[in-house]
Amino acid sequence: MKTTIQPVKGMRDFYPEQMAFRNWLYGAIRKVSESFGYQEYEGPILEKIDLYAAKSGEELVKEQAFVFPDRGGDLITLRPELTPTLARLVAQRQNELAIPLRWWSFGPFFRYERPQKGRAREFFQWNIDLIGAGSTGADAELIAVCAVFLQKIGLTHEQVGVFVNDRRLMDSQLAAIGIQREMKQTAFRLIDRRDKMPAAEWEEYALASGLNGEQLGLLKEMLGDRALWQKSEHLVQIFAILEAIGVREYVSFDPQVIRGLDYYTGTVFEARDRAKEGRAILGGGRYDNLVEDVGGAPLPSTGFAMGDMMIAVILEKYGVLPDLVSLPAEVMVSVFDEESMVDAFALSTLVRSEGISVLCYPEAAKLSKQLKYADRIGIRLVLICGPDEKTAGMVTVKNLTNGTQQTFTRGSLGAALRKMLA
RNA sequence: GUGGCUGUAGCUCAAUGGCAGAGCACUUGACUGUGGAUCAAGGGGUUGUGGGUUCAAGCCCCAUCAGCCACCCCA
Repeated sequence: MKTTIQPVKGMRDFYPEQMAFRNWLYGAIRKVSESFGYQEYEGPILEKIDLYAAKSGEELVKEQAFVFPDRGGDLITLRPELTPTLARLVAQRQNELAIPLRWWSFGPFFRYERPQKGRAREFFQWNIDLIGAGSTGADAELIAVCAVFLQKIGLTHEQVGVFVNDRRLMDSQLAAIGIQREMKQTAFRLIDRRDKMPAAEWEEYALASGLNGEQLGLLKEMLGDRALWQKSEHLVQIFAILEAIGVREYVSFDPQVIRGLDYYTGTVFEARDRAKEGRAILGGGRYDNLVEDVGGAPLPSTGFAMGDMMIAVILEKYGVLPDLVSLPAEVMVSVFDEESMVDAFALSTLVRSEGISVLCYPEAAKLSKQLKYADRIGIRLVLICGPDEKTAGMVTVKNLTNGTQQTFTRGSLGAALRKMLA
C-alpha cells in the first residue's frame, strides 16, 4: 500500500455522500428552528481556555478538550461546546440586544476522547437557545422544538422520546428524605448512574456514598414514582403546553434524568431511543446563571444541543435515513473529438443559461466511455454533437433513463431539455 | 485513561509456518458515433509500521500506529 498521510485521529472526512447527509440535517434543523422564530448565529471555532474554566468544569476541559498554546503562549481550545461562547456573545452586547433572544447554530465541535459508535473527536452540533426568559413556557417551547424536530425527520413517538425532569423537584424531594446540600451532588450522580449498573451493585454504591438504608429505600421509591411530576407545578404546566402544541406523546417524565453538566439549574431533558439503547440523542435544560458567570447581567436561559452522529445512528436503526443521491448535474455535454471541445463548452454555456445544471466532459474520449461515465454519476441526459449534427446545425439528446434519443436545433434545445427534465 | 477484536489489491474478504489469491471495481478489446447486460484479456501488493523467532513469517512473539466495539465521561 502506498503510504498516504493518515488523518488526525477522530477527525472526519465528508465525501459527497456524507456531505449530502450533513446538509440534509442542516436543512431540517434550519427549517424547524426558523419555524419557531429562531435566528442563526455562529461563534469562533477557537476560544481561550478561560471561557470554559469558568463553568463547564475545569477537569472536563483539561482532560477532554483539544488545548494547545498559540505562538504567543496563550492556551487555545478547540471549542468543545457552544453554550459558553453563546453566553459570551450575549454578555458582550447585552444592552443592544432585544431580549429575549431566540438563537440557533450548527457547526463543528471537538472533544479529545476515544472514538466509538456515535462518537468521534470531531462532530457537528445543533445548538438552540432561548435567552432571557425564565418562564415555564420557555422551557416547554424548547422541548417542543426538540419533539417537532424528531417528528419532522421521520422518527415516531414510539421510537424515540424526550425525557424530562426538573432539578428543583429533585432538590426538594431529596431534602424531604434528608439529603442536604453537600450530599446533593453525590445523590445526583447516583441517580444518573442507576441504569448503568446492576441493581445490587448500585445499592452497594449508594450506601458507600453515604446514604443510610432508610434513605436508599425512599430514594428507590421516589425514582419509581412515574407520577412524581404532578408534585411540580412547573412540570404540570410544561406538559399542558406540550399538549397544546401537539407533541405531548413524544415527551415523558423521567426522574432519573439529571444531566451531567454543572450549570443546569432547573428543567433538564434529553431525547433518546425508547428502547433505551445507546446514549442520549440530545440534551439540554435551563441554565439561569451562565451569562452572569461570564461577565454579563443575570439572564435566565434555556436550550439544548444535538450532535450529528447519534441522530444518524438512530435514523439508520429505524430505517428512516433519507435517500440522498447527489447528482452533480442534470445534463452532460459529450466531447466528440479534439476539434469540437471548444464548441462543447459553448453548448454547455447555452444549456446553463437555461437554468439547467450541466457539466462538460473534460476531454475528447470514446463516446462509450463518456456515456458510461454519465451513467455512473447519474446524469439523465447527454448531449452529442458530432460531425453529422454539426453539419445539420443540430444537437442530439440521449436520454439515459430510457435509452431514446432525439435531435433538436440549438434554438429549441433549452425548451426541449426543460421538458424532458420536468 | 482501561479493556477486547481487527489491520492482506481501490473496496469486501480468502490463504495448515512452505509459489500472496478470489469477487467486485478499474483499463483495454469484442462494438472506429452510443451507457447499464455478457464474454475475453490486462494492470494493480514492501500483507499498517518497526523489531524478533525460524531453513522459511500474511500466519508465531514483542513494540508501535490506526480502525471498530465496550468502559470512563458526556458539553
